[in-house]
Amino acid sequence: MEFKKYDHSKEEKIITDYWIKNKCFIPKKTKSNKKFSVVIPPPNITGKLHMGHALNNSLQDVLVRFKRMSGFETLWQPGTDHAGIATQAVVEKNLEKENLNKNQIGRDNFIKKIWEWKEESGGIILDQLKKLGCSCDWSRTRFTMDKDLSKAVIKVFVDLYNEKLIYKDKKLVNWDTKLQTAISDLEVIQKDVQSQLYYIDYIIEGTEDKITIATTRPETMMGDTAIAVNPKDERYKSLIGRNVSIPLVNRSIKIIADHYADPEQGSGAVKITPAHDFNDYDVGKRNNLKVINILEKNGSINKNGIKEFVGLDRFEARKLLIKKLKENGFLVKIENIKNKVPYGDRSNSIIEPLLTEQWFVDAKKLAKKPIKIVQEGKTSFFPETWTKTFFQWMKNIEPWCISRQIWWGHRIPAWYDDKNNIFVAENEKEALILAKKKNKKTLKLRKETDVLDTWFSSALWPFATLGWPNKTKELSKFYPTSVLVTGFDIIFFWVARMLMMGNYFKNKTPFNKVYVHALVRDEKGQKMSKSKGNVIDPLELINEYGADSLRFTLISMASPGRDVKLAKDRVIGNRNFITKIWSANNFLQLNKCKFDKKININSIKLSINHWIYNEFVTTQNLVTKSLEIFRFDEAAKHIYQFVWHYYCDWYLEFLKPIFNSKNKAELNEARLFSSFMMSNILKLLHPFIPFFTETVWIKNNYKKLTKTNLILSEWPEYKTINKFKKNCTDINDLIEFISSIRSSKSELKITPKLYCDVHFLEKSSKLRKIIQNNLILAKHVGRIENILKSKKIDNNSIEILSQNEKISLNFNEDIDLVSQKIRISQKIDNLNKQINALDNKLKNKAYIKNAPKEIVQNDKKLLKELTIEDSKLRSIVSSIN
RNA sequence: GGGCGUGUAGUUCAGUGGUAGAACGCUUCGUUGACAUCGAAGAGGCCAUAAGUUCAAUUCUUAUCACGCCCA
Repeated sequence: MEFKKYDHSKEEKIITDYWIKNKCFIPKKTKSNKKFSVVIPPPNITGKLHMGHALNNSLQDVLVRFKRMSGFETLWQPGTDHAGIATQAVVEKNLEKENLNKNQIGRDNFIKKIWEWKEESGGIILDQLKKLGCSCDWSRTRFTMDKDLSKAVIKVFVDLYNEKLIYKDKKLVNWDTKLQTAISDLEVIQKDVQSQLYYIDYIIEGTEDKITIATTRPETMMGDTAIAVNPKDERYKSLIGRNVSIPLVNRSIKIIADHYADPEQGSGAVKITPAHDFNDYDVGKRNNLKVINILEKNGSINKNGIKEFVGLDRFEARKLLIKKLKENGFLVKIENIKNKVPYGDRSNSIIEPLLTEQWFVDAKKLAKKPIKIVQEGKTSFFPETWTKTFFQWMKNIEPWCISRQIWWGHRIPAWYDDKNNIFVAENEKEALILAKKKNKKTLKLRKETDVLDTWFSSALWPFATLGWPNKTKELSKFYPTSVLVTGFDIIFFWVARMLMMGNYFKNKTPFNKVYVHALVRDEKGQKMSKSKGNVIDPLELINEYGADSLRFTLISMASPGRDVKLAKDRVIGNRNFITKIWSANNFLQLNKCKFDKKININSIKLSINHWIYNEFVTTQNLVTKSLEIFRFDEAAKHIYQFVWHYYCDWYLEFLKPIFNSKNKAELNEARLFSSFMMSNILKLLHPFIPFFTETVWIKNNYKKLTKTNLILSEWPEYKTINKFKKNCTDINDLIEFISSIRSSKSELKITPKLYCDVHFLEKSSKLRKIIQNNLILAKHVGRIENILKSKKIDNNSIEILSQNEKISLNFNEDIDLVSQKIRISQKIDNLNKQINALDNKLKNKAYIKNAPKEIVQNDKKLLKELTIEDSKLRSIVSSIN
């Protein structure tokens, strides 16, 4: 009979459709009434599946499938976020191709275009998640710009405004001159760059003296309103209060004393430009300085700058200014330095601090509850070390700038009257009522044009997706969610903010646990990036090796606190693992193995079945335990080890002689139980490699037998059976015995095929009984011809030790006994090193006194055994001559 | 500068206060009726360095060195 190869690309498609058609991903009530829920970190609608997604979602799916099988009513809530800036950029680019820009078509039309684009391309990543096998309840897919989610956003904004937790303020913000919007602190990346530090002379008025300052951004001189020196700096003490003239600008500014000036830095004197530097802004506030803004929103010099510079881009202006300073003798020197420069994470352009009016969330107040919640352990991080990172940020949190000067997003529900009074309300009608109340008359209102930061809506994700502010069934069932699985890079962006909003609006923490996974890197440990060209596309791997292979690889490499270094070889290795199971299953089919639902484990008789059963239960417990404590890597290793090295390497090998035997009862039991074990292996493996296991489940007719598909079957919770234990140790001894025969053959360069006779040289014999009890297994797998009592030693035989019993193996050909003698002698040497070490240890009185009794006992026992082994090996060596 | 993390086999990584493990790679042998995407047997480690605690340290503590990340 021939069996086809496993064709992942064909089967994965079939199985996905099958699961969705049968509504397997939709939560179902269970007997236990236990609930488990996870919200997906919503991928961006412009996104394509990358390795980070693949890891993140594989881990979630493992948990979800595991819990679903364990009798929990399970919801995995999927969806996407609208990614304000990124999405707008994509659609603007498309417009460019038609030689249009958004201003030409207007806000409403532009938004229409974005929706059109979203309908067409915004779901790609969700389809890719389906390819990965994610068992999200796709019927509940949400989008942050959906009507009901938008309703939640508006309500949250209005409520927070009314509670004075949201306010409008004129402040320095991070301004992206390319995108022409404010961004939050978190969206600014500080990059190390090679820069120049310019030393510039300012002339002290009424004298010939000058004071030298150092700056990396000389063009901001045009907005200088003071020079600061440290009050303790002796060099400058006498100058405090004097006026200096800004070179070329010729504006007069004061030298002030402020501790911000660091005597060690540069010349010790710093120019202060409150409109263009966060630190200077504070200095300005302390010293009542004027704030002169010299930049337009696109980064060019405005009319506050030197006349001939107006309209020049800031970097052009810098070049020109330096040239002029040099020509006029103000430039002292230029130093090459390394410093940090802020870049926008989306635009990759240099961020300018700019004085603008923006909306802010009072994050400091909102952070209080989450800090407490985490301190109390109501939300806990895994690995725990992230708690520190979380606190560090939360306790030093700054106001969160939530307004963005773009079009795509939730428009801020604020209206202005002609005197710029602000009315925040859920809709215009209510804003009008507020306005009327204030102004005692009806007037026209102007709606705020800014939209909200995308993360503002994402912060509501755990409850808004469940229907909030409506009181839905889902909300009461699945909130708080059980666990959030996420990358550490968005702890601040997302986790912290969800904790703020969830605890504020639901008065309950949004998730009990946060599992933080690491980055996926390339095999050399480098971050994957397009510019380096080391990006591995998960979809390519899925096409080539199957989603299951990729999943198993990522999952088994997800050790806590360590990056995943992904190499193709690992994926291939795990593909091989799947093939191995496929082939083992074919072997069962070939031997007509079929299990019966009414199987009575207690009545199983074959020792080999006892052994595999108890080994399985051990593995099952380890896998369950590991998954419960998020040790995905360990779980994967345990099941891999069991399937390959227990079930395939030994169990199936031991079954072969039984399949060929004429003992009907044994044959039937072997067929029944091997298949039963396979069904349980498929269960344990299902969360890791769902497509493959469900395919085999169906092909084996297990669905018919058990009346359930695998995804909804029950997680194995078997108990080890004590009366099986004797046979378990016997089989383990048998394995050891067979292994030592094989080793000996290999050492003697005897072909493994060759059969041998086994002579027992000692009376004992525990081992002998074991072999007698499992005779056909031992004979077949160990390739033993006869088992004899007689003592026969000649040129064809060697003596070996197994279970500390001396045995002679007799072959049909001459044996190189000299090499055998050398080998055993080496063994004796090693043994004696160990014996000596143990002996010394046991002679140490302090050790005997202080060490726990079991440890000492164990050592004594070990010493005894090793001594026996030693003497027997010595006798073997001496007999060789 | 502040904080966090990591140094264990050739590589990627588990692990433990008392015999150091896996996967991949490597070496030798093997196409025996599931599987060469395979099997069998093996080689390979002063567990980064130094000091301390302890009867006992790869494991705990401290310092040093190297690398990585986050925040200023």
